[in-house]
Amino acid sequence: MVSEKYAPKGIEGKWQQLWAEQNVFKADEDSHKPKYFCLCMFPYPSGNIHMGHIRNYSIGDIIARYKRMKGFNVLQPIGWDSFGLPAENAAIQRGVHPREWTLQNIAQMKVELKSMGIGYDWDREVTTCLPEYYRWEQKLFTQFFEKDLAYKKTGQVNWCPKCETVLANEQVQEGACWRCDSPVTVKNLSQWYFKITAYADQLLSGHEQLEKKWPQRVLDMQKHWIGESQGGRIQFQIEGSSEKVEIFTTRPDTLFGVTFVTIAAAHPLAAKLCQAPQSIEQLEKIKKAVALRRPDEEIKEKKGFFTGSYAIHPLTKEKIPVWVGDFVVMEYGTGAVMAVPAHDQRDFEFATTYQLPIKRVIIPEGEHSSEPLKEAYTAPGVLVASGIFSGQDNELAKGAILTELEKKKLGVSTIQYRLRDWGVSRQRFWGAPIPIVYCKNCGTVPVPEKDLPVSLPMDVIFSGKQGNPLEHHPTFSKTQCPKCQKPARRETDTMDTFVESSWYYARYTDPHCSTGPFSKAKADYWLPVDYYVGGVEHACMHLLYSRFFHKILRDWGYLSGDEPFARLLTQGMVIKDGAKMSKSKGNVVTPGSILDRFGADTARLFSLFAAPPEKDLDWNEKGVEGCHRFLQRIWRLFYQHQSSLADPMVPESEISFSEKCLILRRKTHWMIQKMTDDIESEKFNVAISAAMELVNELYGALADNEKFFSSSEAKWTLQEAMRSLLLCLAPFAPHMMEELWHELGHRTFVTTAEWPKYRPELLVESKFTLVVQVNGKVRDRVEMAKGITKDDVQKLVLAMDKIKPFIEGKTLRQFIYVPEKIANVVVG
RNA sequence: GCCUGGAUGGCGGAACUGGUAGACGCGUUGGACUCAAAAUCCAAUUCUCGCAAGGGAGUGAGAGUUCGAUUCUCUCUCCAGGCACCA
Repeated sequence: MVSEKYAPKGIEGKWQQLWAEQNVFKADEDSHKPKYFCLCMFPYPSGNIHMGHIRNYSIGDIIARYKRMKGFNVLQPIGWDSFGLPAENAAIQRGVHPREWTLQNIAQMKVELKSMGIGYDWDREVTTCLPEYYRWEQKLFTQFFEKDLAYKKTGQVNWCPKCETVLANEQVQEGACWRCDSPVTVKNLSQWYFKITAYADQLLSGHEQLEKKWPQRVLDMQKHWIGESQGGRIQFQIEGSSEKVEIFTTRPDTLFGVTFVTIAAAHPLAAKLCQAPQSIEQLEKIKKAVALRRPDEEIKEKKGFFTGSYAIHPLTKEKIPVWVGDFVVMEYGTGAVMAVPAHDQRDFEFATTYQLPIKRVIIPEGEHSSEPLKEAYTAPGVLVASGIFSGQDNELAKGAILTELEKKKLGVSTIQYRLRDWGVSRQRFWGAPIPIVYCKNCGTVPVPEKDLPVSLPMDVIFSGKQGNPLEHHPTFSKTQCPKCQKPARRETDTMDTFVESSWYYARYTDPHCSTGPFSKAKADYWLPVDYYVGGVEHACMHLLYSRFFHKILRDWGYLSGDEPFARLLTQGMVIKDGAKMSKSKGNVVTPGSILDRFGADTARLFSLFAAPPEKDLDWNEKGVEGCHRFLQRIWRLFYQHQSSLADPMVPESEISFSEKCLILRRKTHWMIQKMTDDIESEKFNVAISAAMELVNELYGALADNEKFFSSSEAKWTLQEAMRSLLLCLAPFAPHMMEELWHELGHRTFVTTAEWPKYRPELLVESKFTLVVQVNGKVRDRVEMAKGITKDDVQKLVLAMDKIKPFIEGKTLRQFIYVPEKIANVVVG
């Protein structure tokens, strides 16, 4: 017997326990069913589950549960992205070791997460801060090193001179240190990089198979982030020196219009050319200004100075002055550009400011203009004053000029990417140690696999000052060279936390593997991830790094396939009162309070109903109540008709259904169709509304006649409706549906039941409503029999009482009929 | 600044390939039940003019294409996410 009141508390715990006892969510590889790997981006264990998590994991669980009911062998794992800054901050502030703080948070969040009833295979839990995980990451790092895909170069970091420590961008607030408020400076440090640019072309071409399966906006963002430009690298000899300057240009066709060369202040050549005290001063000024702004920020007034040196034009051999300019950045191309003021707006502005010559080499076809330019001419045209290339179309000249330069070994045709190599060094404690040893004799030596993991020590002092605590640890950095056994220094930098999240999805396929990151057989069975859910803020970094890792792991034989995530859903944020939930705004709603008051089913239902998944969701208490009410309405319907629902069903063929029951049955099958389609197309909010409509319809039948469901045909109709409703809502509110399913007499889980099928023949209607318009404005609606011809419709429409006044005395110009939808009378 | 999205009633949102704008939920109003309240059930609810019948306007703003535009094109405004050391 069902209790009168819907009391989620008792129900939810009970079913969660039963699911766990019977291993409902345990995934294994020896199933005859097709596999389905459903994954949500794993959480950072900050301490508490927040509404964003609830939403993320509810979305993932809908898919996982739906696919299970559709007959798939589903894997849905969970883990912890548990290295990172907050743990280290907690260590500084509270004197607790980051490991302890993190593991405590995990334990707490696990309890909260479990109370949501998400169908995780908890046996596959992965925690990235534990040595059994990061030892394999360290192994991969040594492979990056050996295959020349990890290298060291100088990189810039934010530096607080007072704390003597490196600051993350987040820790720099308006140019000052977040802890001591001192002005932040830029410091050059030797850092480790992964050569992601070597895979730039594959990361771009891989988009082909993600088309239509990933949101277009994510593909667009990645495409621009990678930023492919076709062009050439051209060498300019420095006059009276053996030095050369190599420039990158997308406009080799304008080579004859070069009137100066501009190099970045950070370019190695700049320091060499600027020896005079005055030049050095100017150079330092520009360096500082460039370091403090974003690379692509527009500069109102471009600044620069002449270095005093000249370059030799590769084809004309003219003398070209070399300038330093603040609009040239070292991060892109070669850090040097050939300036063509006549055909590039930035160069034009610079030339105007410093009164440098402007030489026009492209004119529109058929023109002979010699008027001075008011702005750069960037449209297509024909080359002039360009030696043997004069008269050529400028697009064709691009290739021709590069070919000429290639012949003379002064240039080469290339593709330049905006994407930069991935800096993975962090001067922090709470990360996976980079497994490298520096030996005076042997140089840079990777730690051999037998010595891995390089573990983080427990006896560490966190002062928040003087940089990475690992550097000051008494023994960590003191080691022996793995090659010559002589005393050597261990690398104290740790890895960017994005490295852990770049391969965790693959670890889930074999989470306890102790002979490698994972076994190939298991990875090949489960990968790719069929459905990946997470925030859109990861579009360019995490999602690009993971794709890079996947291709690396493929090339090294760890797994097969080109892409890690076959389908992607980027969900929006949870906001409250129009703003992101945050402690400082005081608008945080904790999941705990919602679970206490309404239960997990309501929380899950609301987070899917209130907004489409990809949009931001405004948390609204009243809306939560509405969803709770909806569940109560189902419960009450069930409670009030328990005896009817318990009656054994006679075969459908023995019943003749009244018109009213047929309408209800149509609604039931309409709901199944609608929910199936809407879940497939990720419109969960609309799917839920279909279930609400069916419930409304059932209540409507009772409003006309309290005893409506007492006839045998109506009982049959109600049973069909309720059974369908429980099945369709099982992924959304699994605990309650499980309870009612059990009450219907089932002794197996609704969670593992088969997803219902709708019957198309029950959806067919004989009539339709025709919308009648005059000149595109709706004037009337009328019921018509299906299959009516256009001529018959026209006759009927023109004779309609509400239509006549609008067409009287006017000429019929057109009669448009969209079958079974609309008729538009066009008069004039 | 650059890249990428978004904007629909009082609110969250719906609308198939260009074809009834506002499904569903919240809120509000009215009714039923009740001694009363809560809960529940039913009904109405884009704005505006009108006693009504009915008319007019309407999907961020402005233009355009079309018999017909929330949907397609152009221009603009505002908001959000990302910008490489938050994850």
